[in-house]
Amino acid sequence: MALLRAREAVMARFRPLLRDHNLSEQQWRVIRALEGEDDLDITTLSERTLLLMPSLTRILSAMEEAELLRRVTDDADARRRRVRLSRKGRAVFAAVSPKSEAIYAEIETALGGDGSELVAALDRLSAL
Amino acid sequence: MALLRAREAVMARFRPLLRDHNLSEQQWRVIRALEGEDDLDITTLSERTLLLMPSLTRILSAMEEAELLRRVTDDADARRRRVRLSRKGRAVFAAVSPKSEAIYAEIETALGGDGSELVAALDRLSAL
DNA sequence: GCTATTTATTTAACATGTTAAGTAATTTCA
DNA sequence: TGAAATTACTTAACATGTTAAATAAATAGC
Repeated sequence: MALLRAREAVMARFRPLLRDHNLSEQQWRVIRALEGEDDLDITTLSERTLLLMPSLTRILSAMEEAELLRRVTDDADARRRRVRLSRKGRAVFAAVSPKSEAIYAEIETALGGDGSELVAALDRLSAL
Repeated sequence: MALLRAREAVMARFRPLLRDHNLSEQQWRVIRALEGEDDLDITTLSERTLLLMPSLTRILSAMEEAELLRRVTDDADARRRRVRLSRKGRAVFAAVSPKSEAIYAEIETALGGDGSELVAALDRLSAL
């Protein structure tokens, strides 16, 4: 419950920003995972965004519809589909990212400096 | 993301137990919130379980169907509905609770003792 | 080379999350 | 008092979470 409440408290700060850009929480995670990558296959994207594949299938369809990204079949293995951000997707990242970073910075200072220690503790928990 | 991953790691340990008793994560939260209370109105239950009211409406309907609890209209204010565990609901709590406590204890020791410090940090985050 | 198995993704079905609108009971205040 | 506003909960609609099954391509082993 403490984890749920904490996540809710954090996300409450990001929601207005995402809403301004018509992004769901999940779509923003996809964009962040793809930024800086040439492209990614969907399994990798699933791991990095913590989205299950069936959810991801639907979310990617919607994002492709919105022209934030494209899906193409892998040359070497036709089972795999690779996803890459479109120009528009990169533009959205560029618009949202600095504000997102600012919010993280706010939280960090409000926490009294050591958010990184909290993250480390959370990572230890995840690693069990 | 660290919060999501951590919560996922924790819940992964509880899922087999809940599955054995045919409980969803959310149903177990409802049972825990009701245990030890005479009854609760749905708004209070919503706050304590971190479930939004529309979700709660559906979950309570299913739990009422499964005879884990009952909903009755409040005597003093007919807008309010009060929820209380049935005998069966209390029996489920009694069966699951000790195992749940054991899992928490496992996690605590695996964390090297001070899970309480992590919880305190999470609570600070929630309180911002 | 061909069949069986495995792998990557999608589809399906149903529960839950989320926002908005609806309904009914209570409160407010002229 | 009685109409307007508020409160508590439900319904509706659609996105996402979750498990299982389906599909299609690749690989393994004979």
